[in-house]
Amino acid sequence: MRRGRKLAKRGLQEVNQRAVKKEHRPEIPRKTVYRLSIYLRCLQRLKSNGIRTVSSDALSKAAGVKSAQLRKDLTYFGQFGTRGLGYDVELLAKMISGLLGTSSLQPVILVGVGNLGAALLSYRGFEQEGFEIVAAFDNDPAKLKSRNLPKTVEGIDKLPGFLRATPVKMGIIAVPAPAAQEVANLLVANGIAGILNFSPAVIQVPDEVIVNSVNLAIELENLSYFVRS
Amino acid sequence: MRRGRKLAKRGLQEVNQRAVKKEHRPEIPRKTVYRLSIYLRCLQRLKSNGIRTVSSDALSKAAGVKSAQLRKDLTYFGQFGTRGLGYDVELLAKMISGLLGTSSLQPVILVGVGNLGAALLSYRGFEQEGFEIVAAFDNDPAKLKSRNLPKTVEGIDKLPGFLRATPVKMGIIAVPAPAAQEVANLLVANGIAGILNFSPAVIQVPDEVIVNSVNLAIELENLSYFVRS
DNA sequence: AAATGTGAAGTTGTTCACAGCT
DNA sequence: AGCTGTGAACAACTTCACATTT
Repeated sequence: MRRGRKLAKRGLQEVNQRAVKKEHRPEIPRKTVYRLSIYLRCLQRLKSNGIRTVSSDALSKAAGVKSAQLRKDLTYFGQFGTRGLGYDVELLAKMISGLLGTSSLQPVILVGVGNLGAALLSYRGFEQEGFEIVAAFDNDPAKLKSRNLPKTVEGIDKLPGFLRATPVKMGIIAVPAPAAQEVANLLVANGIAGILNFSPAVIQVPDEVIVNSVNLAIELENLSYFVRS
Repeated sequence: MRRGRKLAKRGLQEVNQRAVKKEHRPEIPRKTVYRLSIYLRCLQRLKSNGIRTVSSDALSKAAGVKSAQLRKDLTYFGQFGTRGLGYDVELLAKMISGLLGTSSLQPVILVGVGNLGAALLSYRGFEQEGFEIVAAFDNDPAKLKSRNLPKTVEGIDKLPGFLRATPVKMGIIAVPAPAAQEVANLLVANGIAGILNFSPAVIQVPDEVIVNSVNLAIELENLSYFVRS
């Protein structure tokens, strides 16, 4: 069975799925794409230290992987190294951020402005990494006037109108579990193609939509299991 | 090479490692342990709906996995089902939370009380799921008086003393990248065995310490890659 | 009849080891 | 001499399919 179409929810649940085959894009293991982000961060650090060239061995050590894996990861996308020499730091960084789509600022919307959502709104890290939360929605925008948030928060009913005016592809769900599926449906109905789900719910979406889930409790439970002696 | 000792940083980087072999505990795939958490949540929902018995088929659908996988995951730990009938919801939930160590409230400490750290402190979700942040540390506890946090925040210099008095096994790192490694060293030196790392840095720890990393920017970058058409 | 538990087969992901370039 | 790129070997994980139990 030549999979690739199959795909739906990604994240904790199904970590080993492969990417939906897009027209001209090869089928890349999901983990490879994750590691690309790590390589990019290491490269940025090297660059800011004035280092211009790096071997797969050195870079892989910084990233915490084996050198063969780094090389294999990169060759999914082409050949970027020079034998005997290594990789050009700046060039490789450019190519990775191009692939990841972070060479330009990416707009994202946020739904659910409770503790976690509010923190995400205030989080400076995003813009630094190429993402901007361009709008936030909650079912009770009034109660939010009080907190001093950097962005205004709209009622969830404003979401469809907003997305019609401003096409955005990615959305963050930070609502309580019982509301998560409903919000996901709303996002998908309004053209969102990728969802970052912070709710503890497993959400169902059409195959062509991608969900990454981050569940804090699960991460702690996982630690808890391995920590016990 | 009979691995199992090998292990160190877990999380995005090395998702496919196996558990350190503990005395009487079998070697369980890491992903299985993640799924256990998901099963547990589904079971809790079933239980609160008054359902007493569930088949692997029904439970696996709720969890978003194949039924064979659910059964295989469970049999790493024993036989809990009744052929022809299925699993007892309450019993299975008890056994999983026992395994995960969440049948009793687990203490956790937090280092770094910026935007994200403050949100984690205020996050009610944790206690609900069996974890309690028993202490929070920052290198500038003064500036935090202003925010109304549910817990007091101590200077980072108080950390060793605290851990000597109150042994805690798990710690959350929510400091900026440049400080992450230093904080990790401090935690490890003071007996922390499992670290949940929210900083964007790759941190190095001894083999016997476990690190799970959650990196928001990486999750978004990953979505970004798959969303592009 | 229904549903588990599990060997065996299949699939995906990682590492080795070396040919081949610079 | 050094380091990349990669086929082949290996290891881990998933799924199938069915014997087994209630």
